[in-house]
Amino acid sequence: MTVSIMLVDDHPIVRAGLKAVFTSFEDIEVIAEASDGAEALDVLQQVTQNGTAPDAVIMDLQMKPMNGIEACRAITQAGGPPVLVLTTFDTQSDIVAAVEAGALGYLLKDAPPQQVHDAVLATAAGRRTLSPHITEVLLDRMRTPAPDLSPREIELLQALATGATNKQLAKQLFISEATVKTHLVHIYSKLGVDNRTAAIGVAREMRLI
Amino acid sequence: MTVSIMLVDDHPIVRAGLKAVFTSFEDIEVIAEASDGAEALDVLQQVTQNGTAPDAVIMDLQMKPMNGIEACRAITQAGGPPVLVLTTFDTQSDIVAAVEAGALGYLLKDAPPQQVHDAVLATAAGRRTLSPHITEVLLDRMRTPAPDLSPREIELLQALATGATNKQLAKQLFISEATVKTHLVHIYSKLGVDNRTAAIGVAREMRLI
DNA sequence: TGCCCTATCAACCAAATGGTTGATAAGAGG
DNA sequence: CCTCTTATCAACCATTTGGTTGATAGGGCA
Repeated sequence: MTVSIMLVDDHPIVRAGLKAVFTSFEDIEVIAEASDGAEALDVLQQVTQNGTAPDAVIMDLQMKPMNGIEACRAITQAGGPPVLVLTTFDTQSDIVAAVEAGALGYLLKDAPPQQVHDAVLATAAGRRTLSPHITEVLLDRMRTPAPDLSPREIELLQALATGATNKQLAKQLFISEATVKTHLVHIYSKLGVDNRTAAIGVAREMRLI
Repeated sequence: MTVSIMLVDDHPIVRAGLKAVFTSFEDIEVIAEASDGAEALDVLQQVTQNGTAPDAVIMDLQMKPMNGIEACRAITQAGGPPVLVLTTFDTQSDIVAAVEAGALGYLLKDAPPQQVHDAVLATAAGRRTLSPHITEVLLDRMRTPAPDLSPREIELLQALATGATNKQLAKQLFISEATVKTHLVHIYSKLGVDNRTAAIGVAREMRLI
């Protein structure tokens, strides 16, 4: 019995690569494709109405106009097939966002074909698959407590990233310089850094801004 | 007559995809593969000694331990086959670095198969190929009064973006704090800003880092 | 040869930033 | 009711950063 899947990736080359890999294994069949999240939802609805819904969806993250996270959330909430995220990005925020959006598995694109094959079968069967590296990142996150910045702190961080001085931040946010400094101290301690530049770097990496 | 090429990419899936694409066109044949720059140089030397040197090399950039830029430079300087860079990254610094390293063409991985095919033939024939988007980025760079930072200044900027203090920058770059400050002042004036945070913002926007 | 650019370092001063303590007030939650 | 979080502000001090001036040295170019 073969497993039928749908590919969602904005790179034709990657889609061709996955198809080539699956063809060589012979127990996985690609029955649908899409090049972004919105198209994925359309196509999925069509094939589902035809009675040929895929057993799993392989989803990239970085796509325009609708990215993989949003598409994954939509599919999962609609009770669609299980989603295996296959991407190049391994930042904490990407991984966590994908898991929270309901992704069943998360694999990196540098994975060897055999591993991709196994992960697809696992996903179709409803089993979770996280590559070792991904698992490590998730454990790291649990070890270190969540960033959990307040809305006001995020606002300040956004303005901070534009290169504003404390005085300018005070004006922009209609507060005193003293308050700006207080917020900054809180942000630093929450992000585990000790200056504004590092804060921006960490915030960017965590996709907080 | 078929064109013979070598693939250098750390993702097995992408290599499979490229092979699948070229198989369908039938006038391009993949005769060698490597998964990073160092391996690429090894393999290239082997096949060249066998008298079966490829007509072109397709090279990814982000690879460990030796990246595509260094490999490209080595191949070009040794009078090897022409290199077509095929990558996901479109920052000014990547593009300029690749061109300076002697790459004949620069294509993004989201290019349609036909475009990849044409670019490979062009590269093998010694013609330059830049995808429209890449050309635009290069023109942008020429249009805007060239930030024109020195290599050392770029290096410093990269380290700066991680949130390092002047003292840490000095250690990382093996120079004194005084020198760090001198570089920073130059960077600020070239980018038209007056503090490190703004410098990073502008540099990011200009895709210098 | 002389000039400019890059890269390096030093000393000095003013301004910005970071760190601390302490305070007020509103709202959420046990 | 009490506590915690968030948001606001003040004063103080140490450290960092920014700005300036000046100096040395090598490479490239006219």
